[in-house]
Amino acid sequence: MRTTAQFFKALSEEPRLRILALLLDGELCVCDLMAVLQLPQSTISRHLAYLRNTGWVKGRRGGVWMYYRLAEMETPLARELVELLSKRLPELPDTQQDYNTLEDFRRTKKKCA
Amino acid sequence: MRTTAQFFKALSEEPRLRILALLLDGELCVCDLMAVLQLPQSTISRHLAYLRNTGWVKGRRGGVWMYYRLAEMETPLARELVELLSKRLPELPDTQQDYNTLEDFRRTKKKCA
DNA sequence: TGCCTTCATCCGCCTATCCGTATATATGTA
DNA sequence: TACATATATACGGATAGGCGGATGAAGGCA
Repeated sequence: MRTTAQFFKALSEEPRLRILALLLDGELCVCDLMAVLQLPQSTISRHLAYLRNTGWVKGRRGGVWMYYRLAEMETPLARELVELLSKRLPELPDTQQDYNTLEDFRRTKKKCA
Repeated sequence: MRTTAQFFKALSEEPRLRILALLLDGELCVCDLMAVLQLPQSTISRHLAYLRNTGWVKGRRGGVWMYYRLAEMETPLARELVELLSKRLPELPDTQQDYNTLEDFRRTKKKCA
């Protein structure tokens, strides 16, 4: 039960929820997330570490970049929760705005190969 | 989004998650929860206040007692989350133990009319 | 090797929120 | 009214975890 609570705690901070909503759509690197969330790199990395430690995301190194994606969930509760988030988070205005920002960023490709 | 995060934060502490799991089954009063969680009355009341303020539960006064139950959720995400919890929390060993404790307490009816 | 970029971690500061004790409030009863 | 019970809240100490800036480590490239 402590584990379950810990698992939900990952969703209890706005930046982490935004990160997860973005990752629902697919793999992203840290600088993508920086561009969308407009937060310092250390803040993004710290939240990613939290999400990693609670089993929400997995990182993959690709050269200099770290690509993060949702992890494969291990319990029915977790799997169904991800399913629920996939269905409902994209409906939220804040999520949609983040999706748009990401799309813009990718189109203009300022940095971050 | 901040609201959504706040909403999940209610689930991020073990005592609150246990309270919610118990309330999935129906209305309970504070002293029922004290008996099951084995925590001081002020701690239980504080968590109930948190759950009230985040829209998870509603209280009803019945004489000296306050009866708490799950609130009717207002968003699809919240409704489906409750549905998910109803299905999956009772599977957890910790939840089952709390259910048993509650049943024992009710059978022996030490206090708490 | 030396330098640049990306990301992780360390640091100090600060707020939120935990906890339990003690106190206040509300209701019921004599 | 006086008292008992059930619950809520106020208080103070402890701690988790938020933040951003500085630093460290890893990979790519000249």
